[in-house]
Amino acid sequence: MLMPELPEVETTRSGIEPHIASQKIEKIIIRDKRLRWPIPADIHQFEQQKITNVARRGKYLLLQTSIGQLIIHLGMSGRIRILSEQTPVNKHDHFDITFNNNKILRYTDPRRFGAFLFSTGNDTHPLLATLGVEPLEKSFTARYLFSQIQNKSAAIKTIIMDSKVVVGVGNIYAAEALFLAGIHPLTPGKQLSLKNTDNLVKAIKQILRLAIRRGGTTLKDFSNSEGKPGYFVQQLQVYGRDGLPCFNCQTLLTHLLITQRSTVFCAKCQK
DNA sequence: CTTGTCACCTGAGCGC
DNA sequence: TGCGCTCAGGTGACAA
Repeated sequence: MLMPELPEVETTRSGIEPHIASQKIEKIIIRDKRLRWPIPADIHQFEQQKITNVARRGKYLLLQTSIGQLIIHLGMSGRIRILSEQTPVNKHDHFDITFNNNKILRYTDPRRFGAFLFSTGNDTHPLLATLGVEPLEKSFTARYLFSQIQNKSAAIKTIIMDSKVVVGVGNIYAAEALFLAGIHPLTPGKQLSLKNTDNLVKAIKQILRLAIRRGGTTLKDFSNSEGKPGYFVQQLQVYGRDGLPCFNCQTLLTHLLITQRSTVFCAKCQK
C-alpha cells in the first residue's frame, strides 16, 4: 500500500467535491479523537454550516464554510470515502461528517497519523502558515527553486521534500522526479545548475500531473464502500525497485538512506 | 539561520 | 500456526 501523496489527496478532493459542495453539515461524529493531534472538541461548531468550497493546500484537504475551514490530513494511511448513512462502522473509522443529503464523509486511518483540525474566521492555521509554494502552480519555477537551494548543502532530495520550500512532494514522487530529471538524489542543493534545476521543476510537475490523471481514472471508485486506492504503482520507475534493472539502461538500481528515507536511484542515469 | 534525528502508529511481510 | 522482528513514512519538535 502506498501513502497518500499530493496526487492522491487531489484525487480525493476532486472525488468528494461533487458529493459535499454546497451541502450542509448535519453532524460531526467522533469515534476516536486520537489522531496525530487530538480532534478539538469545539470542532462541533461546524455543524449546520454549509460547505462553500472543497480545496487543497499541499496534502491538506480544506472544507471551507462561512465561519472558517475544516482541515483534514490523511497522514500515511488515512482514507476518505463518501458513504450512505447506514454503512456499518469498522475498526479505524475515526470520524464521520454527515450531510443533509444523507451522505457521510467517513475518515479511516489505521495508523492515526492523520489530522482533523480547523481554523475560524480569516485565521491561517499554524500548520498552513509556513507552507511553501504549490508545485503545480506557476509560482513554482526554476528560478524560485534555484533561489531556495543557493545556500543549502542538504541533498536535493531532502530539499524538494521540505514543505517550507514546495508542498506535496513526498518520498515516492521525489525519487521519481529525480530519476526523470537525471539528477543524483544526494547532490547538494547549491551544486545544481540552473539548467538542472529547471529540469527538476519540470519533472516534478510532469510526474505529479501524470499521477493525478491516473488517479482520476483509477481512484474513481473511492466513493463506494470498497474504496480501493488505485495508485500509480505500475508507472513507478525507481521507487520500490531496489536491485531491479533500470528501465532506461538496465543498470541495477541502487538503494540509499537519505535523512532516514529510503531512496532508490540509477547510478548511471542520475549524476 | 541550517542540518540532522527522533517520535508518533499499526499492519504487512518475513524468518524461524 | 504463531511469535517477534523490521519496515514503511509525513511532518512537527527539538537538539546541535
